Amino acid sequence: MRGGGIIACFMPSQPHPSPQVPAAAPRKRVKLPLASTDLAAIDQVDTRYLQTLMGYNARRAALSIIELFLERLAPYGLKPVDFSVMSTIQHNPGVTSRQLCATLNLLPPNLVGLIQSLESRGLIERKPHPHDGRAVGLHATPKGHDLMVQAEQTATELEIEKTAKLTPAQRKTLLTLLQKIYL
Amino acid sequence: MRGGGIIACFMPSQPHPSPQVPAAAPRKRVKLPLASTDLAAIDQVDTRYLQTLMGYNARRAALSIIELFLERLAPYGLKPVDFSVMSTIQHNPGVTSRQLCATLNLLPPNLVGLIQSLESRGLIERKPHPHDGRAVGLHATPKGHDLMVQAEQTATELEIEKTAKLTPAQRKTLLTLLQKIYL
DNA sequence: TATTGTTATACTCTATAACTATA
DNA sequence: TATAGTTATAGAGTATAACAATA
Repeated sequence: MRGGGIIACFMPSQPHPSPQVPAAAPRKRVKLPLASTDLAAIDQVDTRYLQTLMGYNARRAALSIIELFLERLAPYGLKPVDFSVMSTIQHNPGVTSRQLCATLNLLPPNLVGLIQSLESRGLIERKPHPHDGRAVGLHATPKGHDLMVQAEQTATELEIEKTAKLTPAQRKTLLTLLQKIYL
Repeated sequence: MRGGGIIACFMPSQPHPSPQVPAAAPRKRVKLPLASTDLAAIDQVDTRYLQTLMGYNARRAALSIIELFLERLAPYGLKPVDFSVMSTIQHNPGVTSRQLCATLNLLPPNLVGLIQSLESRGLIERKPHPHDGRAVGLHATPKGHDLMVQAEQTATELEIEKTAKLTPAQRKTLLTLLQKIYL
């Protein structure tokens, strides 16, 4: 099988204070003095092991951003997948469904409805492919183009907000290091 | 509403070569010389804009790791959520469902079946909470403990494999920077 | 024969409302 | 009244098989 989108997750969490992660993290678990049996109450939950996992941290960070993304992009009627597809079409006029699937790791059946929706909203047009009768080239309409100019700006702004604790240099480093994992 | 798990995504993609991201990325889009109309074929899909988004990169990296995680942890019968829950119970004996939900950002109704499954597999035990009759403390059984020792080692190994292009220092930097986003 | 796009469908994950029992 | 845990269920996301049209 081709690798479609994977959903499973390490689970993100709610907003925490912001401990600056000292060299030696303080013991977080507190046991009440009870009998010898392991019947105790947990005060703070210790997640230090999970925090050593890149998958856990990457997902938590991604979901933290996506949470705000959903909120800010809702006025455009775009969820992350719609946004990624529209953006890719915008920057690659004439791109085919097959290419979108390969690039964004979507499965063809799942892209069909998405494309139809974008088309019925007048955001994209389907034109015949120059030299492949099977394929269809996707193009952003002027309306779709204008929407994406706004949407991309909103997305970029939101991301800068979410990465406010990072210096520009750290932000660039982070992007580069993440790409070393998946590219 | 409380913030439950968020699924929406920027969509990951298939394994790519590994361009070392030069200072000025080369133009990737190629248009065939056709009429003045925008009817052209795309050779390489340009994803440079999406790659400037932290959410996109973080999610792509996370899914790249999770893909291998699913494969390697399948023998243990653990998916990422199960793993996170078991690991948190393992490191926090007596933790309650409510605490798990808050920590891992799960919604209570979705945790119920998961806990029941782990219990029926003999991996965890439910004991009365020391001073709250409503709550139930969760504890790993010896069987669950042993399973998680193995599972965590497998997970750690897999992660090292997936981050092989990073130096240990870069890996640590990446973890720290990601935590600056979601903590 | 292989590929593009599509249909139909099953499966998993996530979210919402409402209930119980304890506090 | 508020909280921990539960039930039932709806909704979104993802995956698989099979088909028609074109290469």
